[in-house]
Amino acid sequence: MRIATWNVNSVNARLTNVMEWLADAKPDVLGLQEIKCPDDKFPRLEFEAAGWRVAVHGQKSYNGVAILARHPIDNVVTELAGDPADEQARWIEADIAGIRVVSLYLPNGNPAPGEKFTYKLGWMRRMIDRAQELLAEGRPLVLAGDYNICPTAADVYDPEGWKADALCRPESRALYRELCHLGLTEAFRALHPEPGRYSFWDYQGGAWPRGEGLRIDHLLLSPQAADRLVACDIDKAPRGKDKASDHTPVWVELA
Amino acid sequence: MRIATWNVNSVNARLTNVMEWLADAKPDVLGLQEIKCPDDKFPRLEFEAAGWRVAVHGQKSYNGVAILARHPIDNVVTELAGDPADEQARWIEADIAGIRVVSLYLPNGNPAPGEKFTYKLGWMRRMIDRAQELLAEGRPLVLAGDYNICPTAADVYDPEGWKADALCRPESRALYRELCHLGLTEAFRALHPEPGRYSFWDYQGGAWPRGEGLRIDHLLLSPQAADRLVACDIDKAPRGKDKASDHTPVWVELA
DNA sequence: GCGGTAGCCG
DNA sequence: CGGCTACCGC
Repeated sequence: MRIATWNVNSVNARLTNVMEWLADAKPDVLGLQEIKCPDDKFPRLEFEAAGWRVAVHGQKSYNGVAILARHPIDNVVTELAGDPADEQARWIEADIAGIRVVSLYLPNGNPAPGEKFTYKLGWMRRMIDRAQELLAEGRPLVLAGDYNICPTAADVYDPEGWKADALCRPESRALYRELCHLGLTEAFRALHPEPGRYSFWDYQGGAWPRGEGLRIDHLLLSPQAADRLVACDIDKAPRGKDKASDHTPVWVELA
Repeated sequence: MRIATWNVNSVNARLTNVMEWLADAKPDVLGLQEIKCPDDKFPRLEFEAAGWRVAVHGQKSYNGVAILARHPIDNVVTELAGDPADEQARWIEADIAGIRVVSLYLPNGNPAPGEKFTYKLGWMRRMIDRAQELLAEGRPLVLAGDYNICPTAADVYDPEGWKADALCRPESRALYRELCHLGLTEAFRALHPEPGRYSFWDYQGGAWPRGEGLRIDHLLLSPQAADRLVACDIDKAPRGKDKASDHTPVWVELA
């Protein structure tokens, strides 16, 4: 069972790249983030024609998450509880082949401090609450997405330069650790101790050719999922293609 | 000596298509219209690297004309006399291999009647004056460009539907005939009596797949050029390519 | 830099 | 519909 996550930075602009990657990498599930379209503009028919089940929580222009799966998708939840005023489409959960899968797009939070950083921290607090509920169910759970957090200095090409950024600030990292300490295992780091492995390279300033990346896309596993973890990796190939997203897919293999 | 004209609808958006057509069709001269960029944004180096001499009269966002040539380009004139207040870049003339070549972008004139239609008719009056001067020189002259005029009903897919349009109105056609009657030969019609041959198909409403076109791109020849006319045609191929301009090239072969 | 948006234009 | 101008977000 292979579950992947990819911030595609517009699913419509990236449709060819996503289709190619699905055909090559053959995941069972792909969580998408930043689809940047409302539900009715999501290329559902194209994915369904290629054999994918689709669950979408879209929004015009910004944000938007979705799940593609080879297996049926059940019990879809498209809101992160805790703030009825929150209009941003950043969360979708569903049951797929006995696993609770979440595709999430955690707020960026810049500039920090500020209103957006406050929103980020509040959103993380709500996520912690929801993760606790889901963990209490005792089932396999995979929280996959763009966390907009570099967990440690090993996940940033220039830790000094980035230490004031909302992706690296101690408040962000502390809440991320609090989340993990609920009993979640971050799959990539559990299997790969080496620093300098990234999942995002900014479009600006030639970050990709310079190798200046960040590791902000993660898969967090409940104990019942972590017990089945056999592999996890970052597939850098899509970032080097034409018309690439600024993020590249990360995937886990569960036995 | 092959001289062509092409409204490219942004030379930068069309660079690949233009380069391909130059390599395939091998004209000696190409007049471009609607380059939609100021001189310093014109892809001069790319054309020069491919062996082309370049003369440009650009403008930000709208209009803009240019001439590419295999031979040296001399005595460039970039204004159409008669209205010092006219800021629109629609005219460029130059000597190339003994021929006076003009690349022109005649105003569209819609909606008619109105300010824009008045500007169109005034511009045509100025063009007639300049053509008379150039004809008086007694040299080969080629006035190539987007005339935004369908000379007759044979040049419109739906003459009834278009009769009130600035491209077909009697005032536009009368001034066009006045221009021709100075002693200019419209090359395509001189060699091709058949109706239904077009050089433009609107992006909107699927005009290209429906075959709903207009013939508005013309090459007018002085007697000294017309005497050398051996062929003229419309090359529809570029209109069918990916990222096509809404116009397609028209060319003449002079002995 | 590269996505999205809107309005202007032909 | 597909260029352009702009701005917004990351």
